[in-house]
Amino acid sequence: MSERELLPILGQPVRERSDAARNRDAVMCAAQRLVDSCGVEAVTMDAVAEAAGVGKGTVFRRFGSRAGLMARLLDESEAGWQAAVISGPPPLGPGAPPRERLLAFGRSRLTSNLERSELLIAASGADTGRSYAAYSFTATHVRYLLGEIGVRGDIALLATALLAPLEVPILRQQVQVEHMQIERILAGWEDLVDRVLQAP
Amino acid sequence: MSERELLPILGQPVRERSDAARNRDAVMCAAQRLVDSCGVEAVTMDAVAEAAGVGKGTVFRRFGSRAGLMARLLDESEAGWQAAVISGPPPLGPGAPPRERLLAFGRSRLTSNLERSELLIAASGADTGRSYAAYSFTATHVRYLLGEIGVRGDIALLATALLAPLEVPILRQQVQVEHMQIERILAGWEDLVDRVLQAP
DNA sequence: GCCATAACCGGACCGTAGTCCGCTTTCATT
DNA sequence: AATGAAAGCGGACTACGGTCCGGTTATGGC
Repeated sequence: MSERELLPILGQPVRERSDAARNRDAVMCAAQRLVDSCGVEAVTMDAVAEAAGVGKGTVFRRFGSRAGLMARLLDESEAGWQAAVISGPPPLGPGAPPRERLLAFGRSRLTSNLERSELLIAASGADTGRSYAAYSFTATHVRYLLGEIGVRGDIALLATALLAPLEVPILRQQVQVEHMQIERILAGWEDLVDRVLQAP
Repeated sequence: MSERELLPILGQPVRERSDAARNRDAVMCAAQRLVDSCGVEAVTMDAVAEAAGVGKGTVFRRFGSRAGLMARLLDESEAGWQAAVISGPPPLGPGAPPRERLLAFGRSRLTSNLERSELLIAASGADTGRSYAAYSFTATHVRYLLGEIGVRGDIALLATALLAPLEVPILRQQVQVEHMQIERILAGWEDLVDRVLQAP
């Protein structure tokens, strides 16, 4: 929550003003508190502003939109997950064979997407590019693993084919409407990986 | 637009009142006209109500929400597409071998999803179950084709794996952000089908 | 320490989705 | 045709996301 926002202007980074930083932290903390206590859906921007002790305009200036604010909250937990992928223990982190890492990735992504599904939905449509950054990381990682495994074909599209069934709307459909068990969905995804990996 | 809504109550269908039917048609026609002339995003519920010559409350009573109204508009074109799948000429319709039908299905679904992406996005979240009906049809059809082909495995999950990359948010990401060509996406999907079909 | 300036703040304001309730219309029954 | 009541109607009302602009404050240069 204490990250400094740097705006590169003609190569000269400009430090965020101190009052702006203070307000940003206050807003993020207040938003997190409200989300924890009331649930994502029930949190209004007016409530966040009041809880943070700032004006509504300040919240919108810093985060652009409700989706943008939620995306920022998401980043907090996303960062930890990304760290686990980049430098955590195997099989999710480096050290295990790429196929094992891919399977661990799917398992982890599926459960974490389901856990944070409300926040992910609320954050979708954030045009600030933050939300896209999170997706971009997973796509890059899966492409890298597919490359390491030596899969033939259009790597970018195969990565999308593996990531698409892990998207929140699809998981919610399976779990809440079709009442599928998580274990079954996971087994299906691993089966999909097997089919994608075996070259013709 | 002249469909009669039947509410089965204890087995006794109740006919929709004539003024309700008239207003429903007026609202659907007005909404379609506004969408055609202004684009989906610019259409407000107030504008629809005024163009239809009814009160706002009437629109919300009949369609539940903006998403519900858009889902109904979608149903109009969806019906034609479903008819083509069920009884149209091969390879999309019956008569061709199931693998050919599946490939034709993907091609058709991909292009139609992209064409109607604005309406699909506006209709998503319609809890009226109408939107789910459209998804359910495609899932059932793909499961049927996979069964005909004789694929081994969890048919329901394999169908989801094939349908997920055709969802609008993913296609938009590929086309608008990553600037992929439609032809490339389509080729990737057909490659995915090949990998899924070949049993180990 | 003082000043100029650019960034920031805040709350009044707007547009739109969705709700509510008293009034009206339809229609089955007689 | 008269009637009772259920279904429908409509527009005023609320809640929330998002914008705007006059006033305020931090900051870097002197």
